[in-house]
Amino acid sequence: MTDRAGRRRDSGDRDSARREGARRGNAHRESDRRDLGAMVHPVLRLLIAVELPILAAHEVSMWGYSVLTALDDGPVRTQATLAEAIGADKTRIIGTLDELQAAGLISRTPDPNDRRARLLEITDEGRRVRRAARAEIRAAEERLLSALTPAERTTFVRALEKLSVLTPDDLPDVRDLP
Amino acid sequence: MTDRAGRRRDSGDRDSARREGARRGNAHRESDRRDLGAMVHPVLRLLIAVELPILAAHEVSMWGYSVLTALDDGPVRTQATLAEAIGADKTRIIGTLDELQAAGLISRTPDPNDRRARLLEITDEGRRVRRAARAEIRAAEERLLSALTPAERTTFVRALEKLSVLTPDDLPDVRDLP
DNA sequence: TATTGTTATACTCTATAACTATA
DNA sequence: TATAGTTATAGAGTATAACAATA
Repeated sequence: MTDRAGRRRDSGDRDSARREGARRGNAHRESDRRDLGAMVHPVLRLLIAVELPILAAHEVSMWGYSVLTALDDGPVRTQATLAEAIGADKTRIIGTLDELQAAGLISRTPDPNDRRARLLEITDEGRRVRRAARAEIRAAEERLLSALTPAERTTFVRALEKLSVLTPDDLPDVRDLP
Repeated sequence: MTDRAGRRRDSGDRDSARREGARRGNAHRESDRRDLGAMVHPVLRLLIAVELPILAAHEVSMWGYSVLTALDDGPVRTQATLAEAIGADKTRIIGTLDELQAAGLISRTPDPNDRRARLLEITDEGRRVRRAARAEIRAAEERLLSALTPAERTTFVRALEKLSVLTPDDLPDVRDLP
């Protein structure tokens, strides 16, 4: 807190220099980057903005599409399992499952062995809708990824795959970092 | 729509092969990846889970931290400008600004030339809080990024910087893609 | 009349707990 | 009693429109 005015002016100059560098497209130290959250959040918002109209055209919600995607990998025996697989809550996906079932995109049959559980399966029509939607979503994603060089794109997707499967438990302690 | 059963079985086999390949850590075609949204969403959720406790310890909300970050780059003349800069709405940040001002982290002074506008500035204390919080957030981000190789990490951050500044208007038409 | 900030309202999501039906 | 699914309720977050002050 001592020498405040001086330090503040220094920092201001550094920030200005960083902004200038960014504006002119110069290389800059990675520590001058924005926070990851401040970059990931707008990317997700852009993805949602681009993909929601596509899903709407296929008459499925974001969660509905997520369910169809999960079930296209194979049936699931309980709704709670499915919910956890897509990062949702068992109470939250009920409305989604109701809609998907009413639209004939999934089937929900009580397990004969344990009639509390509901065997969840995608229908042929559900598979068709999911894959048609996915094709358009992939095309939309190409529009985003075209901002990257081919090498950047490959590495970006690979890195994203690694990061997306991490849980808080997977993170190392700060003291174990090099 | 013709030959549905046959194609469906083929696709199922391909999906199984992809899951097997992924499980064994084999290289796989990029087209076999999950949707970007399905990967970006969990990453953002993980970032929020890791960073919210840090911000709470410094007694600022996520939007409060976002405001402090924006103002640490320089003062802003109107609240609407600030709101747009952080991707929010002018009505949405009012409560946040009230809190930050009450905590002495920002100042909100009517512009003498146009007394409708409020000149927004970060205070010394606000700068201190913001930078202390950022230091911890950066440390937390290191824990995430340590899942990547140094080369992956550099390219990932660079790609994220590019993608995070895109707006829907920046996206090329599908027909203009190579 | 247009703009800045504010308030009010409704709407969507989400989280939690209570309930039913099966086991 | 424990579990799977469902429903009910309240809370947070957001969007929209209406409003007061100033230009």
